[in-house]
Amino acid sequence: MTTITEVAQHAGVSVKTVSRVMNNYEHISPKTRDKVRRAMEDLSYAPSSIARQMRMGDSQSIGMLYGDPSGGYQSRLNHAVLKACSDARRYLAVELFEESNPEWRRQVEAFLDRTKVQNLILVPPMCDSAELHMLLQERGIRTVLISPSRQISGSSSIAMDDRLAAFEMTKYFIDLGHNRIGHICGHPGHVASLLRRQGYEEALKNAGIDIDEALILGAGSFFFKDALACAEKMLRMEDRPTAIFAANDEMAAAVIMMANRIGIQVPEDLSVAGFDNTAISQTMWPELTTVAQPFGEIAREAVRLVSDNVKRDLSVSATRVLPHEILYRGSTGPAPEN
Amino acid sequence: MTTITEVAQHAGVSVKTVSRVMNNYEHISPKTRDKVRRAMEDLSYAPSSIARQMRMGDSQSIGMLYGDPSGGYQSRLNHAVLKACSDARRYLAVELFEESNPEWRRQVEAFLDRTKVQNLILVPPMCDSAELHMLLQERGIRTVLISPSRQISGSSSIAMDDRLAAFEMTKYFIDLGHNRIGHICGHPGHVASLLRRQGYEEALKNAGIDIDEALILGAGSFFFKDALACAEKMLRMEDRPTAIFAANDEMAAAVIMMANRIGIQVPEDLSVAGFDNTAISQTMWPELTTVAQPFGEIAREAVRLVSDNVKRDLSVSATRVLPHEILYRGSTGPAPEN
DNA sequence: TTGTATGCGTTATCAA
DNA sequence: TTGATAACGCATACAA
Repeated sequence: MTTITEVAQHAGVSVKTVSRVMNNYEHISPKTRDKVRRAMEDLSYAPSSIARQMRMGDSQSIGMLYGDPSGGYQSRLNHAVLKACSDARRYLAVELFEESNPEWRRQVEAFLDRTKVQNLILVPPMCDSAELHMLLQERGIRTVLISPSRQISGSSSIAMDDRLAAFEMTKYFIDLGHNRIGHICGHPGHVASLLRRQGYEEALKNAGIDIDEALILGAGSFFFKDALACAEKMLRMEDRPTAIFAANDEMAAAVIMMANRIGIQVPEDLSVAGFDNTAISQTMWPELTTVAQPFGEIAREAVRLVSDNVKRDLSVSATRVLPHEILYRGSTGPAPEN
Repeated sequence: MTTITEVAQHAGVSVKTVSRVMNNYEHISPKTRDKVRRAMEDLSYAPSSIARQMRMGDSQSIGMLYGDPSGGYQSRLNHAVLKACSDARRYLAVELFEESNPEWRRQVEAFLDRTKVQNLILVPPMCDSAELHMLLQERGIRTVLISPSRQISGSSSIAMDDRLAAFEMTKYFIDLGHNRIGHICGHPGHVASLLRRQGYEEALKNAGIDIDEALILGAGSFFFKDALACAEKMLRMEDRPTAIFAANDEMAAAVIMMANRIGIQVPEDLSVAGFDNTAISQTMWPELTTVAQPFGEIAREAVRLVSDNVKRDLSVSATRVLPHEILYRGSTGPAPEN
């Protein structure tokens, strides 16, 4: 293993100078800088993060509080962040967080003490807990939020354009000839539910289709189980929709499952689309047309922002919106002739 | 933060003595030991793992190589290990591993260099790669294997009893009055497929039911997609089975999906059971009867074995078998009258 | 603009 | 059985 001392000797300078180059110090002559850079390359030098942490006192690890991993969204996001950290050569310390647990404060504090992380990535629904933010602010922990329901002053956040994606998906249905299009809303507490519904409604309005409140049902959550009842209700309607756009993949799966049970063919009699592109969208048949969350990009950006956080002015909070993609698969097709 | 020096002063001994007590040194008088222990308690001293790593050169982190996380099994296992490490206050460094990637050697070596981990947890299918084990052995990396297809000398392993679980599940079908019971096998390269099939066949023999080779189909993988064809073939048989036991949940999901499409009622006309208790088993309707892998216990045991590894004699390799549970849910019922 | 010397908290060497 | 002191690799106060 190469050390800073060896680099210094190889470059014919002092260790301090090497340190300066590594940390992008201001006052340094270009000549010395190049010399040092070359020496680092020659010796394929990599600074020891351990020693650095030792000296600096704080951990360089990134922390993440994550929720119930049984949901496909959490699961994909966790893996994406794990991979992004790995690629960025950063450690990730994770802790399961349940706000329903009355001990959560103590748990989070223990996590912080143990890991000494200064930077946290927060995903839904944790990123919307006011109490959690208070606690973190008290302790001076910086946070990066993924798809929060509202901005938190001092925290950067990353999101996709839920409204636009829902608009596009609905428009796709309309272009296929559908005009009775149902929507199953997700958890009312999360802004994504609202935005997706807005996108859906705007697309209808835009096409001159009247909004039929009977075709908009709220499951009260993002869960498969809760969506089953909505699906049954909608599919047993006298004049049932020819297409249903669910606010996430698990709920779309519930629609397909119910349609199959009732004997409605997908996509011949009914088109179904979801949102998120989680695992379940490909473990059904036909496969689900859905909106692909840019999980990889979101995670990479989060890690990048965490790294920037150190230098960033905390009074400013940036928000990045990342592009999504619509995946056209087998669960959608032209509206039935009638 | 309390340091070792403060503890030494408080106890009236040298730092080295405190260090000795912490690391359970042999030659130390019980009196001094107690004195130091008390001092550590009084000051609620916790040794700095950073400084320790700095001194020792190696990382205390546990490493894990994981495969394609889109499968429910990998996903659950990853989370379980993450949680177990967190509970045991150990860091986990993870890396995505794909043996199909021709660069995998370099990738693993880079991971090892970067993280300096000495202990690795290996899950299927990585735990069965002879080449990977060679590489790790060369570098002196100790491993703990989860559900490997074969033992590796010097590595501990943890597994559940696949054969027994499959036996029990099949017996459950028989007790429900089924006598035409189909089986969909998983990836032939993994021993779990074989064991599950053996358990299935033994239960049949045990009940005096002849084994009908036509009712045993191999999907060639553990994937939903590949199981669809098997399911269709089996369900379109003239004398189709009244129950199907699939070697994992995703394949069971394919059976249910296909049954619904064909118009076969589950569980009235057809009982279906899976294996693993992954997320998909509860995002279908009816919910899937399945074998619950003891993910949590497996992960905890793995972390425990990794911690023991340091002291363990590497010429001995232990294997732990952990108890499973069968979850009876809505997808199974009595055999149809007829 | 650059270099020297010191310390972060721990373990190891060697001597007592 | 114990203790003084040197390392581990890096960053910084201070000096030049």
